[in-house]
Amino acid sequence: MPDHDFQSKQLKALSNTKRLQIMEWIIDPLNHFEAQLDGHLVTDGVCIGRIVDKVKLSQPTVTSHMKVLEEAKLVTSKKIKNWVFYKPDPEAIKHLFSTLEKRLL
Amino acid sequence: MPDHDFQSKQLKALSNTKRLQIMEWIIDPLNHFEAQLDGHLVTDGVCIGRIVDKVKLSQPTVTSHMKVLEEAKLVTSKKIKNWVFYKPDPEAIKHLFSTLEKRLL
DNA sequence: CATCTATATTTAATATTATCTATATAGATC
DNA sequence: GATCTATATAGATAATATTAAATATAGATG
Repeated sequence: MPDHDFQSKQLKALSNTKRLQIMEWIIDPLNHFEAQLDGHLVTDGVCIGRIVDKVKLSQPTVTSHMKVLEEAKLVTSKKIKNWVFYKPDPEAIKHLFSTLEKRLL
Repeated sequence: MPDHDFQSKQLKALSNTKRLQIMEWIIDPLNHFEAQLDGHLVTDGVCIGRIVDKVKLSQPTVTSHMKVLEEAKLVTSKKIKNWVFYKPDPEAIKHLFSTLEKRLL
């Protein structure tokens, strides 16, 4: 995919209020989620079940939102036992912003 | 409209490849358009007709895209004689980026 | 191995977006 | 004032996005 199209895809991923909200939460997870028994909030990421509880959307809807964010490479996921944890990719986010600033400022 | 919703709206406006492309062009109009007889490219903005020619979409489609950008306050428009000129709002763009960086970095 | 729990997939309904064609309108110009 | 030009609006359609209910799957646990 051409770079410009991928940037649009990343912007589209961030342009939904629910997804932007989720990104904000998982970027600063200690201030938005209780500590987890399995999986460390910062090093492993936030369990999707906790996101479902917090964002108040059905589990399939959240799964689909997280897939959009993952396909935009803004988050990565890992599975531990039965759980799936999502963690932001700060480098990808920085790269997106710096590229956009070059294009638009 | 809550701030967060407005930021989503602005991101949505930028998340379409055609609109992002148009933004890039009108931000640096001297390098993307011929000088205009009426309306100065930089001080007045770019005539929507020139955008239609360049982006290769129908005139109503471009009108609708420009309206999306204008409602997101990323551009302003002015009418001179029969023509409508669109100019980016650099402060709004900077403000969007700096706010997003605060939320996501 | 039956069951429980967490997540994914399928299906379907609804809403929104992107696009064009056709038509209207508003200002110029002849 | 008839006509030409630039832009806007209306209407139609196809594609995409958002969401939930129902179901499936994979891995844990008793």
